[in-house]
Amino acid sequence: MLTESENALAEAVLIHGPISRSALTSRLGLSAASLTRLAKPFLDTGLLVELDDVVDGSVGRPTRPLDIAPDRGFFVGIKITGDTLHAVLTDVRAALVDSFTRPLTSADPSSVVADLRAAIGDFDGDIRGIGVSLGGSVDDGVVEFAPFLDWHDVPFAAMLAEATGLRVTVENDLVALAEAERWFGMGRGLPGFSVITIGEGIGYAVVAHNEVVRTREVGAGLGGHIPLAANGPLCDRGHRGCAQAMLTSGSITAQVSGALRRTVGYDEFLTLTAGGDPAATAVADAAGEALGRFIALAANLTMQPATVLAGDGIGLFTVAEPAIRRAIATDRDPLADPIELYIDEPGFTAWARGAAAVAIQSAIATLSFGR
Amino acid sequence: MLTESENALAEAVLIHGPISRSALTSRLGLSAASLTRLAKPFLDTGLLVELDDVVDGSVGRPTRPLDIAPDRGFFVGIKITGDTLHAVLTDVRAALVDSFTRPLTSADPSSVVADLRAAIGDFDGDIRGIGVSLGGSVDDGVVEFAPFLDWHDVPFAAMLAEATGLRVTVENDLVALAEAERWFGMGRGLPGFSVITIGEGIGYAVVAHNEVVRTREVGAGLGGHIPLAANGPLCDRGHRGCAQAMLTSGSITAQVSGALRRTVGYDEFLTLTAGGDPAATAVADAAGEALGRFIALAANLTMQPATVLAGDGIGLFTVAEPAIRRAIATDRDPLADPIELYIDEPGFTAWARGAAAVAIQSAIATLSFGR
DNA sequence: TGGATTAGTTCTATCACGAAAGTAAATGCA
DNA sequence: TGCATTTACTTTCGTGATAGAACTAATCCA
Repeated sequence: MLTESENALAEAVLIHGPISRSALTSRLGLSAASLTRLAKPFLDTGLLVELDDVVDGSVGRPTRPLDIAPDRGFFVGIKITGDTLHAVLTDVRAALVDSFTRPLTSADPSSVVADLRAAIGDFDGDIRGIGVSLGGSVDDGVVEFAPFLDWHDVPFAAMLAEATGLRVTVENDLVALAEAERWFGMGRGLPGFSVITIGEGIGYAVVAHNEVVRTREVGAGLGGHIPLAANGPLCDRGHRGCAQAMLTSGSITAQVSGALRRTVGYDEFLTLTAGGDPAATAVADAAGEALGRFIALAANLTMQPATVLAGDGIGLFTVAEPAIRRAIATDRDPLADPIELYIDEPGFTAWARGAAAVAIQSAIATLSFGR
Repeated sequence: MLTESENALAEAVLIHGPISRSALTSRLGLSAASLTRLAKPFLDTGLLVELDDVVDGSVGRPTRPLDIAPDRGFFVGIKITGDTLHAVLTDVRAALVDSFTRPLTSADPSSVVADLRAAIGDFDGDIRGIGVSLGGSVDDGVVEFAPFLDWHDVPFAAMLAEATGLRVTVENDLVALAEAERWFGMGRGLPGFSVITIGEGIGYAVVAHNEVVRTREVGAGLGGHIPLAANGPLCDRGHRGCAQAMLTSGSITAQVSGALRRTVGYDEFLTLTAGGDPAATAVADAAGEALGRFIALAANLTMQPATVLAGDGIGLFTVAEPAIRRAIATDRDPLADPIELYIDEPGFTAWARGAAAVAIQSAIATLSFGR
């Protein structure tokens, strides 16, 4: 295990590297002498490397930045839904190397272990750790409850670790996504922000004081039923105009399909809206307004002006940005800091990268120098 | 200055005392040996005292609890509004000893300093520090902007410290209130909660990871215009059914006065509602529904199930509790943890105690043992 | 070419911490 | 009653993290 300062150093270099020792003194609140001392064992074991001197034209000795060694193996991140696994292979900074999606044989835990083991075996490279994320509540590697898989108290991390012989970290999908944004994504360097995902479902997470808020609520999938539009459609629980009803891809395609009297998928909805189809545009504008209101509410109530949007459905942002911005402007106090909006990539990779990110965090925290 | 551990010990005893060394080991994550060492200088200087042994009937040596010495002086907390000062004298745990309210001569900073100096002089006792809270943004004792006083970049802490010769802490009123709830109030021991105040205005603050969220937003008075009712009245900025329009005492009394065609004050509104007056009850129910929605939104979006209500207007809670609870039930996911609602006392003392609390925090953090 | 400036290292004193062993004061059982 | 047991706290001491001070290194600049 690392000391607190060693851990802070490894984390800072991983997130902000390449970075010089002198820049790290102010970031970590340590003396230059301590940085020399702390960096040494990392350089000896090869986890960190010194890059060439950087001469920036200013007076004084050039800096010799530290960085994470590029060849320290790979990490696997796997997001499990009810019937599918999305897997990515990443480097130590959670950058994508390889990825694929395949169906689960069944939702039975040991069957899922077998599917995941096979998936991991299909990646090439020196794998240092596995992260798994799923919708549900997770405590210390045990899946307490996962509604889409119908799991209760499944010690999944231990099961997969035994099957693969690798370090396994299991985490709630939204916590993992928020951790990935905080360390490697749009939220890097921000002390706090909120994360909103739209797609088949609605996801929500909060970071404050440089930490992801982990209450039992995260696993319960809150945020999905926040009321956003007074006249919107009903969701399956009878809420009018809630986030589920306004923003899930299923609800949006149902509205467009109903208006056009034929089945329209989400991609076609985006194409129709971009092409100016009136029915699709009306739905997109209503959804955009709801999303803008959601963003503004989250920023106002978390007091964090930064918001990260992610999920399969964020193609909506491209076709409804004016409506989104308009709703934000309406619901956001003009005296408040303007909302900083970060848009992640669509698709499943963001989710699986989240899983890889928690595996990387876990690997960093448990590093040792052979002591 | 104290070391981090010394500070944590003083804080833990202040908040949770009387508390034994052995109970502190788990709370602070330190060894018993360290607690002996850390407590010694506090006992020597008299800030902490040892109470008599507590024999609880269980096996083993009885505990010898530590507590804050009861005679370590008093603190003054003053909340300034646009034209009034509310002052309290408290003990070191922010418990009320004395209080009064008086008008400000003018909003001019030096005039306010003179008024506050006179007010402080009217308290009896050994005053160890002064806390001042006001609506606006404050940075390190400098009031950057206070709309009700029309102050810009006023170094108020330094001015009052010079005039009184005492340690002065100046803080935003909602941050101060949240700090008071966190250390001495309803939020004691909770890692996170939200604070909603209703009265002449609407206030909002958030605590997460055991810290008050301090962004520039707090000073700007957000939360006031959150949309809460689709069909409510308009606020002065044209938002229909926002928190201002639904919950401020001015808006509530205006609605009741309009319905009854005579001027009705807030206290009479409460009396009328308690007596079953239909017009007043309708307004109270609408306000209660809005407040319940506000509470549920805050809990959902901050992911903190605990909520503290405070402010002059919380008499509304007594007369509209069913409507509030109904709205919470509607907007809160049944799978989420139930919302824990804490109601503070009405009146200005909660605000002024907040100011005293930040003065106490500042005094604890800067204690020394004569080193 | 040498002074100024900034980056980083080495040496060393300090001090916070916990492990281990010891003391204190209760309960509980014979 | 007395002794074992349990829990609370203290004392002693070694370990290790830290920063200050003095140093070296590498650049810019006059």
